[in-house]
Amino acid sequence: MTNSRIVMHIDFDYFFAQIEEREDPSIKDKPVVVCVYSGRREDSGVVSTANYIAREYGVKSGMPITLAKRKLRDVESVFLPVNHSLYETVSERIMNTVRSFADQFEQVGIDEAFLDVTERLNGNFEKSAELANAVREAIFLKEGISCSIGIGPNKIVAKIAAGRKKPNGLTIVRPDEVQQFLSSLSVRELVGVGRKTEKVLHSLGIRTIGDLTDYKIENLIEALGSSLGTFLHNVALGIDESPVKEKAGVNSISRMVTLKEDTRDLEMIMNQIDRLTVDVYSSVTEQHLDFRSATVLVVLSDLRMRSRTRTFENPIEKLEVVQKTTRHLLEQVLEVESHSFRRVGIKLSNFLKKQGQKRLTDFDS
DNA sequence: GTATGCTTTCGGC
DNA sequence: TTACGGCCGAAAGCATAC
Repeated sequence: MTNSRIVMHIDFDYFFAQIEEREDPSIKDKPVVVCVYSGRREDSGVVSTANYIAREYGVKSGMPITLAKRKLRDVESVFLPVNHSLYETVSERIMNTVRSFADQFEQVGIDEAFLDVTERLNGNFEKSAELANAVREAIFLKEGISCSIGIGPNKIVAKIAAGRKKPNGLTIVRPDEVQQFLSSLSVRELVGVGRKTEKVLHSLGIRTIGDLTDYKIENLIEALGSSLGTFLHNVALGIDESPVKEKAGVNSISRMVTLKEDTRDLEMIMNQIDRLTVDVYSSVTEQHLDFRSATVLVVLSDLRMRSRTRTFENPIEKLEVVQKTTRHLLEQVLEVESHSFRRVGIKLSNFLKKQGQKRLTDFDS
């Protein structure tokens, strides 16, 4: 018995493609590639997910559909368009099953979740494998979907563990194994370490999480600031106190489309922007959210991305105000950018916090 | 100088 | 040889407040 938490991370295997296999089992022994078709021309678009047979041929998420077809040209394979509403429905049902196994539950995206199971295991790590297998069995019996599970004393370790053995894997990292487990991993594996932070760490001779343990916390803070420096120092020691907690709600809602062809024609683009604005505005309104910010997103002909945001002091209420704002933001992007536009999108964000939440501006100087 | 929040870009799925 | 979505939160960079 220890006083350590027991945290589980669940990751549904090749989720979209696995659901398609379940819908039509006759495709299971072939490569299955789930695609987002942009509609621009036949086969333009990218791969969303592929099953493991397709992955053996080098097919990966984010790859152009045409390239995936080339890799699979010699083998009978199945290309399907994404059916997002189906995946949402299945995800919701699985999440409800998973939630019933947790003291605390936190969904991450459509196919991942954290469970704090400390209490129901009385803090006994040795019983965690049994519980993990019970969860996997419940999901498989109810929904026919396999998943991979990682277990550790905190979220960071559980998440990394879940990625070690896939598909249908289980990886348990006991408290006394944490530092050994983390030490050889790249610092890049950690949430909080992006490209720039990785570069700073490399300049200090730090490449792995193990390398971090040789560094004094003061030096990490000096190089990276107190927040990130303290975080990394703790992680290297296997410490992560972030709780498993249901998220309050989304931070933003956005819609994006690929234009029929690259263009800088204001009216042509405005047409799409207006449609997207109505669409995203109704979605936000249906969810009874108040928002203060509107953003225009643009992908240029060379696939670089640009955006412009306007934030109001008070919630935006009228659709006409959003439309006027997004039109203006679009004109701004057109002005500063000479390339033509390939895709455009709208994002609404800065949702108002519900009453009773701690105020962010409580100074005591 | 450091903390905080906003804007823009990056990157995972 | 090229090829190329849609959504989200995280990361990075900057401005401002203390």
